[in-house]
Amino acid sequence: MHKANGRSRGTYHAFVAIWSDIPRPTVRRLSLYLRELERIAAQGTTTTSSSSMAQSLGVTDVQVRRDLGCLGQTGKPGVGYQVAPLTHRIREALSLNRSWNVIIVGAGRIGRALMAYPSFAGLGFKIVVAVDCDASVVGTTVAGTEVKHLDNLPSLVREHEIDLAVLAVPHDVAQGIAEQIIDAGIDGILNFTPATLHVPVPVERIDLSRSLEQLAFEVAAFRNQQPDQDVAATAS
Amino acid sequence: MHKANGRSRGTYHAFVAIWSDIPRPTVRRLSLYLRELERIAAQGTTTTSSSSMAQSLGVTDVQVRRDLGCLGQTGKPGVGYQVAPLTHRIREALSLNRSWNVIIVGAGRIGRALMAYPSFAGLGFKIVVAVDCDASVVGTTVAGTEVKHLDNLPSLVREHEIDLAVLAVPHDVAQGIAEQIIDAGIDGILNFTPATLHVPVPVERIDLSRSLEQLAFEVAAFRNQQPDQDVAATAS
DNA sequence: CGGTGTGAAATAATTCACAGCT
DNA sequence: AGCTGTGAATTATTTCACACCG
Repeated sequence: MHKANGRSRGTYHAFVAIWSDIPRPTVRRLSLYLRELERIAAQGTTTTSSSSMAQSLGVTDVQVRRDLGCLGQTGKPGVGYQVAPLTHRIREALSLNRSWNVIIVGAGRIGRALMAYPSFAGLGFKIVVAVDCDASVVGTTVAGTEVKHLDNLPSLVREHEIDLAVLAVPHDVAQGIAEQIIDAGIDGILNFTPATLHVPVPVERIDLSRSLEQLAFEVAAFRNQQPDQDVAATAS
Repeated sequence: MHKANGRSRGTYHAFVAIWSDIPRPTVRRLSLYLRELERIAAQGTTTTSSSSMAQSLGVTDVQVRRDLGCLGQTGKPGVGYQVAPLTHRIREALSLNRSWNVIIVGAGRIGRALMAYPSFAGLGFKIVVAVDCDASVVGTTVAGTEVKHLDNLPSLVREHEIDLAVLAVPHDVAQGIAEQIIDAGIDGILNFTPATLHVPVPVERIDLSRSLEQLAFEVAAFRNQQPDQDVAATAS
């Protein structure tokens, strides 16, 4: 297999050395910080502190400072963090300071729900088009996005400069379709199927059954821990 | 706080003391093992090995053995693992050897997609009912599951002995509705909203935007790492 | 051999403790 | 006072290396 996609990655202004230095758990939390910052910015707040954010997000203040420390100095002792520049800095670190074009592969119930999902647009993700191979959905339009036939994948990807694919197909065809996606030139997959994909690009997984199983485990453990007492867990 | 738990490890038959002893990352992988075991069982395979599973799931064989070791000895040197008893053992450890009743809270696009999601039933999760407060969906039926009004939450939970809730409501009402859910007696929440819930029960989060952001980060890092060479990552 | 299970070492992530800025 | 940033210690997780079993 070769990389079919010769997209030139020219001309970056700066920030490049950052990438290899952010621990995975930190990256996961950066998204949370971003959301919290946007929430308080919407309320007109212009400054915040590590402890305030920590409180809202259920982590420790040291952790917030450590994580933000990975992005370079941004806070002022005695004052805290400026919301606007910090927001910008996090978006930059997560590569959200650009637009990512997304294709939905598989327009079943989940695929169609995602096509209409409101929150993506504001975050730099643009759902450009969807594909399916079921004749009964090809040609329909969901929330302004058209469903094309799977066969058009390569030309659609080229034409719309699509970066990411959301894979929402039956799990027994997931690997095969994932390979088609890669060949078409896509650089990352958000995998909604329970299949483990063997592909040479980053894959992020959303596995509903697995999350439920995880939850079941935690609930069982929780029940065992606190056999009968009232819930009064708010005090730290 | 003191270590409140003086459980003497004397008398239990087996499982019971397990709970506190399984590392979080291991629990997450147990679901994967389970799925792989069920996959190969469906093909008639009755025995497997740590390296075979590792290969399929993209982890290391040592890790598989370590993880399975948490469940007590189950493998035989030179042979491997018996699929059936191992499957049973994992289901037991994850508390999947019982049925979990689930309510869908919020019958918007995502909620309705989940009501029809096929894979839950086989795993011990039963979607019993859904609720919403939008008059236009209350009273409808999706995939055999009825949508009731949110106000009926407490009686529904009691009546159907519901354990878990899937929260798929607009994020600005998420915290409030989560509290209603808890008051109604639910013991765990699968949170599809971007909100961080402050509740005294286990919460598992599925955050679409966050997963996309994570993916974007990885793709950007990946592109930077391998500017132009061919992908040949399959060789170990 | 081809496997498992597991101490011991290595690596990763979190928390503590405190120096220093405003 | 109130808050950030960070070495050092602690804790969690993964990997190595090898004993041992069929």
